[in-house]
Amino acid sequence: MHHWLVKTEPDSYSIDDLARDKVTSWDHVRNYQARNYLRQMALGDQVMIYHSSVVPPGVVGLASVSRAAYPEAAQFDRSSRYFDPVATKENPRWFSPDLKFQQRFGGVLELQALKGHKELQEMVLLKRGSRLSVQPISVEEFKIICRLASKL
DNA sequence: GCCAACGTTGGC
DNA sequence: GCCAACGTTGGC
Repeated sequence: MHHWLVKTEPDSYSIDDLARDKVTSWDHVRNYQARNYLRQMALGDQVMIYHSSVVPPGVVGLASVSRAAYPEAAQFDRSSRYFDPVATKENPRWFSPDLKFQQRFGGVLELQALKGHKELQEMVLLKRGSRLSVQPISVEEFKIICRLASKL
């Protein structure tokens, strides 16, 4: 089993939206490296949900992969801002897995708190200039973050 | 709103 | 294949 962290802007889609929907297709990702990670997600993988572009930014809860990545719908939809003229049904370019809500933390485990943690310094999230919206995290990092979150 | 960092595009 | 220009991300 692998562990991941995905970013979302809560104004667009928040952990509360996920809690309401129970399951959602993690779509609209338009970055090749992030897409490649989405395609690596396997059933049952654990996913941390991170709220970005908000004050304070931070990890807000957990989800799990309930369906491995499949061709994303918006790339074929002419009316969508995520329409991709190059993508075809035979040769789709973008993929999304289904994520299932697991839990919302008691608060926001703030980016600032993660930065202060020695064992988390290797996280992609904390790397200088990192903008990747889908990232692998180690099982150790996952456990530490869960432990910190349990104190919120 | 600013801006550093990064990714993509497209002319050559 | 280079690289300048442009667009986006995301913390602050």
